[in-house]
Amino acid sequence: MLEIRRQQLIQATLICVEKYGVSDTTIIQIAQQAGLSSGIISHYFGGKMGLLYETMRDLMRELRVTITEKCKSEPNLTPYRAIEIIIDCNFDPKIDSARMKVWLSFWSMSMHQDNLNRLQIINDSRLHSNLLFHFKKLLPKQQAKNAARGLAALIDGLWLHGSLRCEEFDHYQARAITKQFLNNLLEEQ
Amino acid sequence: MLEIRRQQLIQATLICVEKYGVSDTTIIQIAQQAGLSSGIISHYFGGKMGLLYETMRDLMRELRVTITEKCKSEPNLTPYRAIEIIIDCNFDPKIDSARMKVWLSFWSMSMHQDNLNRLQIINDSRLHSNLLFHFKKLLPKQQAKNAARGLAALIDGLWLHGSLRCEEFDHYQARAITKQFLNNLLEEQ
Amino acid sequence: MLEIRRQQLIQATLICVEKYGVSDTTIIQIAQQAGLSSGIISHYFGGKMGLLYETMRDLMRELRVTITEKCKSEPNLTPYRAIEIIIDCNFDPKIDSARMKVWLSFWSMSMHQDNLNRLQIINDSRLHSNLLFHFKKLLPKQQAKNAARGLAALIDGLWLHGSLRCEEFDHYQARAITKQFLNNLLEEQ
Amino acid sequence: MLEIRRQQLIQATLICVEKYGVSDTTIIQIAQQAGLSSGIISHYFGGKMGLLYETMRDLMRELRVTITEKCKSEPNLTPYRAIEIIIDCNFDPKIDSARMKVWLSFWSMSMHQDNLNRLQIINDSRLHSNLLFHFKKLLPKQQAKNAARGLAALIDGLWLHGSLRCEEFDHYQARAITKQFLNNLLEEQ
DNA sequence: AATGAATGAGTCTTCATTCAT
DNA sequence: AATGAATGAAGACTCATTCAT
Repeated sequence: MLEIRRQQLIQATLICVEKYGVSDTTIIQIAQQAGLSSGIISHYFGGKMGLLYETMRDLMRELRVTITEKCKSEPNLTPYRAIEIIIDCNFDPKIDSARMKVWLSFWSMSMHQDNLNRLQIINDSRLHSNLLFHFKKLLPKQQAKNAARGLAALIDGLWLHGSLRCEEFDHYQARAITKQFLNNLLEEQ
Repeated sequence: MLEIRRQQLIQATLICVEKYGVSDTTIIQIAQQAGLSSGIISHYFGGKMGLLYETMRDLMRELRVTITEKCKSEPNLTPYRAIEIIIDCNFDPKIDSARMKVWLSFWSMSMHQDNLNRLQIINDSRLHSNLLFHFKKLLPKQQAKNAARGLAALIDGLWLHGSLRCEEFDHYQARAITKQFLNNLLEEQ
Repeated sequence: MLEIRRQQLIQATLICVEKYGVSDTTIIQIAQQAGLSSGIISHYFGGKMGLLYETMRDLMRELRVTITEKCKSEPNLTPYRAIEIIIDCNFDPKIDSARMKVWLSFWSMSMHQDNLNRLQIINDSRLHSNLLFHFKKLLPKQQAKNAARGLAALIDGLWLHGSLRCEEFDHYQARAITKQFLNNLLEEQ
Repeated sequence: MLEIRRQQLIQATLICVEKYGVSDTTIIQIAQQAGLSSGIISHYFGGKMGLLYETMRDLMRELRVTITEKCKSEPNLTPYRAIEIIIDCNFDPKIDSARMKVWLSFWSMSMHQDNLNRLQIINDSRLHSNLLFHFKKLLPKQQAKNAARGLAALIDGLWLHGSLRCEEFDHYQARAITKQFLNNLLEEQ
């Protein structure tokens, strides 16, 4: 039961946060969206913050798992291909701008909520060290550092801008821009 | 009096939003920070949202003015130099990460607040068309478009990541990464 | 539960409005009077105005039902008797001056509150057309109109004056005055 | 100066109370309407309540003076004619329904404001004893009492109903109804 | 004599949390 | 395991009053 309810409520949270923003979402809205009662949230998550925390964790895990599995599925993985997979997964067409709106809502919240901040930093570090690991095989150390920092920033920056504009997010333009950034970095050599 | 109070309250808002985040900032906190009473906010700004709106506008104007003045001060302004100025001003050491935290708080809020959203889009468009204008003189149209989109994203993405990490933001690394991105784009040719 | 709470809160509203007047009554006073918390009012009535609206509706319904039932209980109802019942019910000794104070408070408020105004007009029209219906059987049309208008005014005017004076309202004098008015109108013929 | 300002502010109060109702009228609105500053009200009237009190007094005096002067202007004043004058002045076409709205606003307020209540009662008593004085010359004591009570109620009741309906108040119908009431009372004999 | 900037107490409203069932 | 009624603390906003000029 626990796992079913957890998933129901996390899904409902994603929908509500996308619609109303994280601080204008009430637990009653979430409960209604999930077709459950409001009391259930405290029961399973100890409170609103607990639910938000778990939702954010879920969001992060989802992307991480997608990347990990894609990497595992390719037997002869070059560093270049690994980075390419990270880019492709970040701009996977199944990630809609709704999802990104939620992400940014949490991002903003995590600036002032210690527990979310920790989560964010762990996730960010993991992505960063992952990128750095691959770049180090392709570039000198200092250049690799900048490359990792820049690529991560470019990806999130594109989403940031995309989630603001009302138009549909252009996943392919985003991929093109990011890969060009990547290629240029490597061709410098 | 009006202008003095406006500035006092906007400054206080910046400080509070940086400390507590935009939705955890109360008008009483802002008033106390400004050394004034809470009623004054409705008196001068018509309400909390009015103050937030004007604060965001102020933040945007500040950057815009800095860029414009710097450009005007250079007589023989090449397209390349113009873009460089935009980068330098965006990563001006006098912009601290506090300022950027505020920016992101507003960014997040503007996803669900129509008036802030309009403001954000106007500002975003202005920067984008400015960049595009310069890039078009240096690159073919499609490449110029991607370049403008990418550069704007990279700048904000670097701030996004910087405002999350607790460490001091490294303005010079940010400039270096962004300028390398710029140079690589132009050297492609 | 809903119906119990509704009645509790409407009763409490009547008591508070009688004591303090409609615009000096706070929802905290009402809640305390009802032995409940203030939040409950928004929960059941959507806000203070919703509660006032329903209270006024209740007040009107009460009188209307009393009249209707009394009329139904009399098999051979002449027009004269019907009018007499309306008078008697309006000055029923169980209507105390407290009740009338509330009525007037709402009356005054309804001059500037559209929703209350609509309610008032509907109620007023209903009484007026009811009276007119009966008078038309007893008098020529123009006289019937004046009679209906006059009788309704006399009834409310007597309450108006009664609710201001501190002394106990004299229901029997009011009835006497009104019935004399009625009889005189009919004897003119 | 005092008298000029007093009149300015009382006039402004009448206009605002008619527009917004007595409890939704702010002193700033009144001051603006009078083209003066808000501080002036405390200066001349000691506060909002002081201004409301004086405005109500003014309203009452106005009617009283009109009646008194009209009576004085007629040399051979019969009791019947005196009562007729009271009716005519109460339904003088120069009294618009706006004026009556204000009257009722004050009436309602005076149910819970002791100083206004005293004022109201004094005024009411004065009218009542005036009517009674004349009726006693035309009717036996008990009938005279009822007549005075009834006539006063009918007048205010007609205004009460008139101020609620949106249509223009029909002064002539009101006079007709009231005079018929009067004549019927006297013809009973 | 007159202003109007500033105050802050008082109100309504919202909403996460609790808890009896 | 689940509900949802009820709470009450906290926030935004209003506005009569004050007071320095």
